[in-house]
Parts: sequence; C-alpha cells; structure tokens
Amino acid sequence: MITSDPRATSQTLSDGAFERIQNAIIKGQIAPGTRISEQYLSATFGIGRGPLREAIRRLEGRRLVVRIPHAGVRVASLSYEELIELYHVREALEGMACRLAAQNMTDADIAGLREVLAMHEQHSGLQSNESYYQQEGDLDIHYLIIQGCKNRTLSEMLCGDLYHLLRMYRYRYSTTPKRPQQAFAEHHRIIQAIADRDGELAEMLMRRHISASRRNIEQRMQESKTHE
Amino acid sequence: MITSDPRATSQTLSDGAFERIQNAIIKGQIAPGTRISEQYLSATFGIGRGPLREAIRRLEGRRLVVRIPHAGVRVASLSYEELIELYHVREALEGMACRLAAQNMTDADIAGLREVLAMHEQHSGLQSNESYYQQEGDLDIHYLIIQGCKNRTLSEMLCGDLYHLLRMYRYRYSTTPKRPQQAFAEHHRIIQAIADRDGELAEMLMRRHISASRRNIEQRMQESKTHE
DNA sequence: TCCTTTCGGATTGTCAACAATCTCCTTGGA
DNA sequence: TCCAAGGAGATTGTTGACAATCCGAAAGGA
Repeated sequence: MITSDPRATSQTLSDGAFERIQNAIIKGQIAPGTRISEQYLSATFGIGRGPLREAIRRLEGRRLVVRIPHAGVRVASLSYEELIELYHVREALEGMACRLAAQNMTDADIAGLREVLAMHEQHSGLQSNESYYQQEGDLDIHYLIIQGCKNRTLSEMLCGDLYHLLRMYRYRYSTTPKRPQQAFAEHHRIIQAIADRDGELAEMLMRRHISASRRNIEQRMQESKTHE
Repeated sequence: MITSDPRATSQTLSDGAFERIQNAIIKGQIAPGTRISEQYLSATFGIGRGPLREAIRRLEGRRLVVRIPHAGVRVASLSYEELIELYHVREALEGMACRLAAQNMTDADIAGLREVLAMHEQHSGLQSNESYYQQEGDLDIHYLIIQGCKNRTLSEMLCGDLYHLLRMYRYRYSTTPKRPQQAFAEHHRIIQAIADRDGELAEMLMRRHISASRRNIEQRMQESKTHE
C-alpha cells in the first residue's frame, strides 16, 4: 500500500535547498545584492555542490538571483525604477483579479475576507504595530482576493512570481504614518464592492489602492532624495 | 586592454544548453508533454550531465518544463483552460502596454511600426501564406508595440515569459480563414490610435483585438468538441 | 484471462576531484 | 600618491563514477 503520493513529500536535496534559499530571499533574510557563495551554502546545508548549484539555477530561472558567469550569483535587487514599474504592472493585474473576484468568489470566500478585515481593524486600532498591518496583513487581504479570482494562471503570476519580488522591498520603503488607516479604509471599500458583486467598481478601487500605495513610495523617495 | 565585455560572449556550457533547449521548446521543435532525457541531450550536445541538469533546472524555474522527482522532466503543456486564462492576462497586460506605447513611443518607433504593417499588407494580399502572417508577423507587431511601452519590467514579462508559453501553441490552435484579414485591420486601427497618441483608444482596441483572438480559439475548440 | 508480485534495466540524484576563470592583494614604476 | 601589471588564492565550471529510485516486462497465482 502506498501513502498519499510520496512524490510530494520525498524531496530531493536540490528541492530542499531551493525552498530554503527562496524563503530566505523573499523573507529578506538575505539582503538584495548580497553575493551567494556556493561553498558556504553547501557547507551550511550539508549537501554537495551539485544539488546546490541546481537549486541556484532554478532560482536564476525565477529571476530571484542574477548570475555572472565565472563570477558568482547575487540576490536580485530591483532598482527604484523597476519597483515603480512593478507597481504599475500590479495595478493592471490585481485590478483584473479584483474584478474577477467580484464575479467568482463564493459567499464563504467573502465571509472569510470580512473576517480578516475585522481582525486587522483590531490591530489597526492600536496604532503601535501598524507595521505588521501593512506588511503581513496587507498581503493577506490581497492574497485572499487574488485567490478568489479563480484564474489559476493569474493568481500564480501574482502570488508566485510578482509578490516574491515585492516582498523583498517591503522593509525598505516603509510606509508613512497615515498610510495604514487609509489602506484599511480602502480595503474596506474594496471588499464591500466585491460583496455587492460590482466588478467594475471593485477593479477601480483596487487600482486606486495600489496606485496610492505606489505614489506613497514615490513621495518618500522624493523626500529622501532632497535630504541628501 | 579589454574587449567589449567578454562576459557577454564567453558562455558557459550550461548557458549554451539552456538557450538551445529553450529555443527548441518555444519554436515547437519539441512538442509539449514530451519527456526530456538527460542522457540523450547530454550525448547530443556533447557535454556532461552536470551542466545539462543545471540548464534544465533553469528551464524549470522558468516553468518551461515540469519535473517529477526521480521520474524525469517533460516539456510544459498548457491545458485549454490555462491557455484561455493566459489570453485574459495578456489582454490586461498588453492593453496596458499599448496605452503606454501611445504615450511613450518615439515618432521613429511609430514609423517602424507602420513599415512592418505595410510589409504584412503585401503578404496578407496573397491569401496563400496567411499562416506566416498570423504566426510570425502577428507577433512582430505585438513585439514592437510592447517594446515601445518603455516599461522594461512589463515588456520583460510579456516578451520574456508569457509569449514563450503562447508560442508553443500557435501551431495547434491555428486560425480560421477569415481571421488574418480581420487581425490586419485591427492592427491598422491600433497603430493609428498610437500615432494619434490616443492611449485610451489604443488600449481599448488592443484589448478587443486579443479578446477576439481568444474567442476565435474558444470557438474552434467548441467546434472540434462537437465533431467528436 | 486477469491481477499481483518481483526483478532486471534504465534513469535520475549525489558526490568528490580536477580544470578554468576571476578577484584581490602585492609589487613595481612614473 | 596614483596607476598598471602580475601572481597567489579562492571561487566557479566541468567531468566521471557511484548510489538511489522508478518503470516495464516477465513470472506466478487466483
């Protein structure tokens, strides 16, 4: 008798290394631009260089690391321009996801959305840990909405590829003090539109939400430039 | 003295294999779903299995191949649903690119666009090789517009990732006889809107263009189903 | 005849050693 | 003091051999 699909559990060493490194990168444990040493990682993980190199090549295909032949690999680092460009792309894609979510989410899905929002309200009520709200919680809401669009290709692109890149930067360009409450209000309105099954409005609100978030970063950047 | 960046030219064996296999996949020389044998490729390319495996892992990161541990890798194959989903994503992304292109393309860029369109007109005039028009030429126009949006992240996503997947399928779901002329007319209108610097119209036309192309596939699929 | 089991053969995963290349420090000169 | 050339050391690229795993064919029983 075979246990439920052993292929899922029995990982190869290379797969294990891939996941560990990927996690370290997207969680910000390795700063963008950092050089990655094969020897060091191979010793740390206790595996040979072969599997490790394969894991790195996979990350390279994912564009999470950049390699220069014979010179080593570095954790990918987005320039300011690329970050802004990414926000524009996200605006189009997540706007679309939001419209689809309004059409395709089940009532149970929407109830779950409201639940998370209520949870955030409590956290957001006490001003202290607004950073949590913006960093983890913000993504949670977006994640749920994206999953609700029922377009697997789209959610794969957003959650699987795009967000990995964005996550690397959430600690760098932190938010302004006022932004969390504003974002919360925007989330509230978006969810309301989804509950009303008003796809057009939901898309528009989501686009504005992301656009506002982008302008927030642009403004911060402008300020820090004048400070120099 | 150093010649112009030798790093660009001096490729590693793994990089060479990566490009060769990728090309073979996106040009349809290897059908989707085909199993890829390490030993065979390693012998064909005359390289060791190490570099070859690294190339494959890079393709895996790019989602061009799918791997099952201890069982081998296969060329990725999109289901019908995924193909349709991809077209929806493309509609949003390329619509956006088209709007930006209307804003950001130089006059020279637009002149180049018109040139390619004129070339297509000649080919399209003689009905015989409409397939060329649809397959290569169609992409050329889209490529040029995407490049003209001046958002490198966006064009990277569209040309670098998305189109590779679509290309694998252009031979399968071929077009209906009437579609080429229709597509040509649509291209003409899109380019006109770009020349007029009317971003909103350009986006709308592009979205409709891709949407029409998608419906064309859906219809063909429906027909082939009833034939069974 | 069909299903289960078992056993080669083939394929993938891993390792350790060797070769090629780059980086950085040192040295010498202007 | 600054710059260029050279070399030692470290790092990456590559190979071949070995181990682990899977697939399919043959054998046995119901």
